[in-house]
Amino acid sequence: MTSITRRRRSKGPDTRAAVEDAITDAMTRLLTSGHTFTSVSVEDLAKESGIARSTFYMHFRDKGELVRRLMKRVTQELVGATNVWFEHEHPEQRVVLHQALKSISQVYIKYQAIMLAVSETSAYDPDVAAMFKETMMHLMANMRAVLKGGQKAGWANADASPEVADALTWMVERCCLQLLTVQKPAQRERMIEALTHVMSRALYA
Amino acid sequence: MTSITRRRRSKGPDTRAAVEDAITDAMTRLLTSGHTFTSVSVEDLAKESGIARSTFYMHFRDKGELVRRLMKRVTQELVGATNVWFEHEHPEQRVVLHQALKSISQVYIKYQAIMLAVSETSAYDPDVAAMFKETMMHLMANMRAVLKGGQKAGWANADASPEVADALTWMVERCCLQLLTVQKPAQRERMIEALTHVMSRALYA
DNA sequence: CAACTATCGGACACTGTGTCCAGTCATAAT
DNA sequence: ATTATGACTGGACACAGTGTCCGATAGTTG
Repeated sequence: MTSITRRRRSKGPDTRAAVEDAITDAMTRLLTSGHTFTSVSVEDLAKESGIARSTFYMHFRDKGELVRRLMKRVTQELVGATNVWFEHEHPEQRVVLHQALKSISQVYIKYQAIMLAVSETSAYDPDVAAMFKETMMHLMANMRAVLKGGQKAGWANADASPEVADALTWMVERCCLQLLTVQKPAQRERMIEALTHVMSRALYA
Repeated sequence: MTSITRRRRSKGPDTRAAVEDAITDAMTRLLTSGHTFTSVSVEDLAKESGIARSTFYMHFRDKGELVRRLMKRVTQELVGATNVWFEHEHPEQRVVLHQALKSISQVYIKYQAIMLAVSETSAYDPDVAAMFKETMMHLMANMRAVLKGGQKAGWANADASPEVADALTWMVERCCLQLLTVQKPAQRERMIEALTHVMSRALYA
C-alpha cells in the first residue's frame, strides 16, 4: 500500500505530505491566534492554507479527522512524558514524580492549541471522543501498574485501590488543561507542585 | 418586574412556565434516551415538546440558554451537596467527607442528562463555559477555605497549598462525570471511596 | 363582544457541510 | 517532444440547521 501511495506521480517530491502539513500548520496557526476549533470553518482553513476548499476533503474526511491526526502526533509524545515516571527505576522518589509531571505539563504547553482542540472536539465528536478515551485508558492502565508494582515493592500505600490510580490520572489531565489558561510560570510551577503533593500523598506509604 | 411578567394575560394560569417546563422536560427526555445535546436540533426539540419551532425562540434565545437554565437548577443542589462537607462542624472526619462525596455523586446521577449536556456544551459555547467556570471557581474557593480553616485548626496538612484544593476540586468534578458511564453501584462506590482516599490523604495531617 | 397576546406555521436569508465534476497544469513515462 | 497521469481548482449542488419575521388563529380576559 505504502509504495503505491508514495509513487509520486505528478507534482513535487512529496506533495501529499506537503499539503497536509500546510493544512495542519494553518489550523495550528488559527487556533494559536485565538480562534476556537469549532469556529474555524473548512473555508477559513482552506483560505489560511492557501488551497481550495474541495482539496481539504481530498486529505481529510472532515474536521474531526484533522483533529484525530493532530492528536496522534501528540499522544506519542505525551505517553513518552508519562514514561519518565512509569518506567523509572525509582518511581518512589518524589523528585522523579515531580519531574514527570513537569514533562507532561510541558507537552500540554507545547501543543496547547491541539490539546484544547481535542478536549473541545471530544465533547461532541464520537470518534475523537473514542480516541481520547483510549489514550486515557492507556494512561490509567499504566498508573494502575505502577501502583500495583509499588505495593509489591512496599513503597506504595496498600490502601490505594486501582480506582485511586484512575482518579489521579483524571486529575492530572484536567489540571494540565487548566494550566494552559495560566500565564505566569510561577503559578504553573505551583500547580505542578500541587499535583505532586496530591499524588505522592495518595500513593506513597 | 415579576408581577408584570406574571400578569397572565391570555391562556392558562401559568402558560409561560408550563411551556418552558414542556421544553426542558422534552430535552431531558431526549438526552436520557441516548441523544447527544448537539445532535438534538431545535426542530427535534419542538416536535418532542409539542410546540412550534418558532415558539422555542420566544422562550430561549438559543439552545445555549436552555442549557444555562437547566444548569442553574442543578448548581444550587450541587452546591448544597458540597456544603455537607464545607459547612460541617467536623470536616476532619473521614466519614463526613465520604458522605459529602456520595451526596455530590448523587446529584450528578440524578441530573446526569443535564451534567453531560453542560460538559458537552461548555466545550464550545462561551456563555455556558463562563457559567461552568463560575461554578467551579465557587467550589474551589470553598475548598480552599476549608483547607485554610483546617490548617488553622490543626487537622489539615500544613504543606497543602491552595492549588491542592483546586486540583482536588477538578478531580472530583471529572470523576463524578466518569461515574455516570459506570452502571454497577459497587463500582461507583469504589470510585467514591477512591476519591475519599485521595482527598483525605492530601488534606489531613 | 372586543381587545389582547401567545402560539402557530411557513417563508426567508444565512452559514456551513460534504459531494461532484469539468477544466487546468506540472510532472513522469515514452 | 509528446502524451498520459492525477492532484488540484473553483464553482455548483443538495442538504441541514439557525435565527428572524409576520400574517393567521384561537383562547383569555375585561
